[in-house]
Amino acid sequence: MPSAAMPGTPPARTLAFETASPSARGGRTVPEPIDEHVDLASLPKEERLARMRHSAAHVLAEAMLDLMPEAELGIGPPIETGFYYDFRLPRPLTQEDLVWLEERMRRSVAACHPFRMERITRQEALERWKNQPFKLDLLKDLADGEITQVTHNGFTDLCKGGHVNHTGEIGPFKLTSIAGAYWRGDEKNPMLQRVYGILFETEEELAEYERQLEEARRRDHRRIGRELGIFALFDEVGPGHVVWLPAGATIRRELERWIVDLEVERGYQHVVTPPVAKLELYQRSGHWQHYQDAMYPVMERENERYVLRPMNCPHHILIFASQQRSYRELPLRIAELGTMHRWEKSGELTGMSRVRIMTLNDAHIFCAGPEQVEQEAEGVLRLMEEVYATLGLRDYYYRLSLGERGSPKFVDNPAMWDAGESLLRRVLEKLGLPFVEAPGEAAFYGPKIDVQFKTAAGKDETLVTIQVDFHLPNQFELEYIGEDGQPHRPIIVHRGVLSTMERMVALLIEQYEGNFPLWLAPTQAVVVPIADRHVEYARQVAAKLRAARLRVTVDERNERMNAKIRDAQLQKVPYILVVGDREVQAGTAALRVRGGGDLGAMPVDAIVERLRSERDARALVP
RNA sequence: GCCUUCGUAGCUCAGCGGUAGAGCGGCGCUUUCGUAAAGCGUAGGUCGCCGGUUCGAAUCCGGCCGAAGGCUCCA
Repeated sequence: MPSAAMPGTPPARTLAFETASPSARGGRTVPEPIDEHVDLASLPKEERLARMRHSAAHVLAEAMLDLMPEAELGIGPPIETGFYYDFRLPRPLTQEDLVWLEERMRRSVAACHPFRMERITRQEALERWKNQPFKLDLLKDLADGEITQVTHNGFTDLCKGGHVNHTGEIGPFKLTSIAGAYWRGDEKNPMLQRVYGILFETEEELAEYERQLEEARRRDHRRIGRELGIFALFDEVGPGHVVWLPAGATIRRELERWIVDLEVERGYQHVVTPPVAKLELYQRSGHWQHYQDAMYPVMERENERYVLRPMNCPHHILIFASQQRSYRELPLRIAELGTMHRWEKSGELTGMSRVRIMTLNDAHIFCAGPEQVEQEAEGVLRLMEEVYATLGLRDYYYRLSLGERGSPKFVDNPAMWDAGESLLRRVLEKLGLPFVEAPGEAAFYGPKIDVQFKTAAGKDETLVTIQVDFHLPNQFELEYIGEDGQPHRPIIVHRGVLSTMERMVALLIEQYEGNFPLWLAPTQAVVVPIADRHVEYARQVAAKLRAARLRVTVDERNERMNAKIRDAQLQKVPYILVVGDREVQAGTAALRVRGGGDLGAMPVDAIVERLRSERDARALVP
């Protein structure tokens, strides 16, 4: 963060400055004080919050040294909702420690200790931080002359600045959790203990954020998925191996039928290929060399080695290569609901959204050249926009993931990268889709467009990608015959739209909070007979709905009508049809909408019509 | 995979050295009801698994399995 210090201007006198009294320390050079006074009110809110959060991290470290003087300090930056500080400690932190630390922080905040910043020489810094190995590690990256430290209430931290004037300006906060984190985010480094805190400008905003967290817990697909019978995970089946229950299988089937129809309309050719292949296939594609760690172990029988496929591309490439291709056939769009297996590390699995066996709405488009790639990328983006609009998804954004020239992580072919990146950028701009650029996030073989969305828990996840691939066509020496009668190498566009069925359904559960629109709802209507004598009529009503291919059940349990209605509401069934004496008499049903109320009696045929048109329109309500 | 926490009935959870409990749910009976929970009765648990300490372990210790929150990773 840039310092607010302006050398030469008369400092706006602050408490911090007046109390600053750098000691001469026996004739050695005196650290040079820096006036970092800021007028908080004049700053953009974002920066004001960042300063508060970062300052709170300092106070946390101060408190920690009070609790454990031997604590080794890592870093303590502001983050999206608060701050954290990493420590290496002689023992694991407990919940009680958190309470103590928070109380100790509040005392420091109440005392309005000024923050004082000063510049020190490398020599001074090495001496000052000789017992703090992580600070020494940080010093390695700092040039002499840019080393600064910040002190408040007798606690000094190596720090580049960005504070409030005194601890009293720190907003309301809470310490929330303890977590492990590798030093500098590298798993080869030691694991530190990270204390997280949340901090906002006002008590109201803090309370609002906590309310949002509560809300997120309510939307959690793992909870709703169990309550609505959508999926289950069994220890015996294995972690990350999703079992789709009837309700979930219904949702998935609807999504699959829909997307396959959309794709076929757009010239995709759907195929079905086996989820197992010989190891050699993946050696040739390069996956074995690059992604072995993420693959299930090899199976061996009769001197042949097989793997569960982590990706579908090689299979589709074989289909392309299985006959001589003419430029007239391109772009050739091969699509599949392809099941893939990836050995995600055990700690990375989450419910249905991060799993080990998944089915991707996958396709590989074999293109004749950059112009076709551009056209196809545009077609994919248009399809995405249509699909996400139908599903009511709004909270996503596009990310253009770029390579890094000269980095060993990426294929060395600058011309290819330039071409690929600029064409993807051009397509996004042409369609007027806002996007962010992310250097270094590309696939090793080419740039890509990622569709990013936020989970209920607030984490960013990649839904799908559009990738430009110049690499696999080389590995497999793909060719088509051009207009000139000569062989040419195609370019492959890898793309998904619905993502994996697992991740998409997890996302939709959270998006709808389990209230699936009619066309996706596992049970679309429940008929509730008021008394036993209405059961026969209820069955007739259900039969009429079923004849229109609506998914309907009759609640014949020996329960009161109120209980049946309540249970159907809790199961988030879109429509409830109540039938009693009056309805039997009139040939009607009393219709009740999920989340709404009693719409009154109407002819059964009218209800069938209403539901049918709502379903066929894929309406988002109810 | 790493750090921390957690694992008791189908679900939510209490019990935390003396031999297992509640609510909801299930099942049975009664009730036949007009828009979000009828009443009564009853069954159900090797307290995640394996080992150790102890006269005695759901409870303490160790290992393993699984889950959660982070970190790392995410083709």
